[in-house]
Amino acid sequence: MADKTAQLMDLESLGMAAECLKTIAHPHRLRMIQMLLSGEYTVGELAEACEIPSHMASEHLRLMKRCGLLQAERDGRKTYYSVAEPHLCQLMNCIEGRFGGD
Amino acid sequence: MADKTAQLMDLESLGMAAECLKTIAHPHRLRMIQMLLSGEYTVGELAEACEIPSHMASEHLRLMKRCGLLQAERDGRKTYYSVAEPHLCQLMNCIEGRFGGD
DNA sequence: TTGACATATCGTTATATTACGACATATTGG
DNA sequence: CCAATATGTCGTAATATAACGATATGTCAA
Repeated sequence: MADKTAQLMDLESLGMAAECLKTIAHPHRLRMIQMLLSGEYTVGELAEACEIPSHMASEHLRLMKRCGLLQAERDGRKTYYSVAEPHLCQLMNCIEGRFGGD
Repeated sequence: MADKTAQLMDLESLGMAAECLKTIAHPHRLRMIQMLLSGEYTVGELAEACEIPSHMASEHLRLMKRCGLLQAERDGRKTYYSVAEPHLCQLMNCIEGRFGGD
């Protein structure tokens, strides 16, 4: 028993899921998530890995934090971001399975 | 051996993944995918389930077909859509796991 | 306190996406 | 052929998103 959400989800839940997916659906943000799944990083480190200015990384991170995907912890002048949503790991596995070995 | 894409994906692959995720990230399209994971449906059936006019469903389906997620087969005046990308099942499981039981 | 550093926010412009009506195409039955 | 049905395409207006420079905030070290 305990059939796992076999029926169609309601459109409201799908709307929230869509918003979350839309937030993830950006190459720099995907790279940040992929890095953060292996540990904490600062805004500057994530920015460098994405080859973008850190103030833009900051904005990407803010969006992902806003929808509960990431969390931030400040230490001095640096802010460490980490994964807050455990499903991100499984989701990233899907993406790597589909696009990782092309 | 065979370490499963442990390293960071290149930005180009992440760009393709992002495009694909962006296509999925829409409540009506998520509902269509959820339905199609259990079998074929016509444009009209999918439109009715999403409560949208069928010419709009047609457009959503076109976008998902264009990036390889769905395939179409015409039978008379009807067009049956079905899932072409097997990873969609796993991806939908992630989404249902996160947003299905809220 | 000052200056350098790290991060965050604001304002603007360029671009993309969405919804929707109107129209076009294709198929079937009479 | 004609009308009805099912799907597909086009033009456009409203809205959302992205990138970026400028600027602001917060922190540390001297």
